[in-house]
Amino acid sequence: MEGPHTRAVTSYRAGVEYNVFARACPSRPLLEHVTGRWGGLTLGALVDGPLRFNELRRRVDGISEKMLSQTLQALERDGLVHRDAQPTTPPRVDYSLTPLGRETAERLLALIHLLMERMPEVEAAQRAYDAR
Amino acid sequence: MEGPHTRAVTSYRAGVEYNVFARACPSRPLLEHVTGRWGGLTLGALVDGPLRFNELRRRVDGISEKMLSQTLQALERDGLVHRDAQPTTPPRVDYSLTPLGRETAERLLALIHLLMERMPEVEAAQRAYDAR
DNA sequence: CGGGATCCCTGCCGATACTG
DNA sequence: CAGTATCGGCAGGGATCCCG
Repeated sequence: MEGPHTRAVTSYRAGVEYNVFARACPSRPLLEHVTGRWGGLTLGALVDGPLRFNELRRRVDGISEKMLSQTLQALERDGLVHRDAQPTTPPRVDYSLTPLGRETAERLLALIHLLMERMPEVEAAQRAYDAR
Repeated sequence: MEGPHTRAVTSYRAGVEYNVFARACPSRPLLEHVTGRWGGLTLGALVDGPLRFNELRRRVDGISEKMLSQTLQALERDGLVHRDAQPTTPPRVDYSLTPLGRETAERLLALIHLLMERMPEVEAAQRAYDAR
């Protein structure tokens, strides 16, 4: 665990060093919420502004009601998503990003954008690998 | 599917629009390799320089031989990791990042670094959520 | 519309054993 | 050392039903 970059993924708090590479690091669950199968896409879908439950569901193609619900709950608990429920009939619930959620989504989109741009390069690498 | 940010996660190639939010987008598997449970940590571990199989295994705490092997194969096929095998006895294999792998790892570390820094904020949000 | 509860199954992943 | 092969569990997640 040395070098300038690995130091960049550790941080001190109350005298305890947190290290993402360690199995027991408390940031692991958060990282999994953000980078998990649906977390990133859900955050990304909210970057353009608040959305309601079923709007979100249509944007994130392929997600089930249950998984969207679970994903949103986890992200809300982590303080990345704000949930605004109005007790009307029919109920109306708006989901939006918190400031931290927005910063997270932006870095995530920077990653996604890079991968999208380089897909031709990736597909070429895959063909070369498979040809062997 | 509108707005400046969603446009940022689509790209054109050969007249076809790729959209990460779509279930069938060919970049989904790539995204899952990179942001999956072990992909990101493996890429992150290689940022400081080449590592051998068991060095990598010790760095990425908790990964099994099987998962490290599978993860490296997927990342190699995607063109993010370079594998250099020397046919000596005992065998020596070095893993390193390709240029694209390095760019990817840097954006990933930017995300991880943000989350690490803000862990106190996240933990406070979790306590507030659980208190309800 | 916005979810919660339940059922069920797939496939992810860990453990173990073996090879060159 | 650097892996591959095989087995099995159990939990992630999809489908469905239901309610306010």
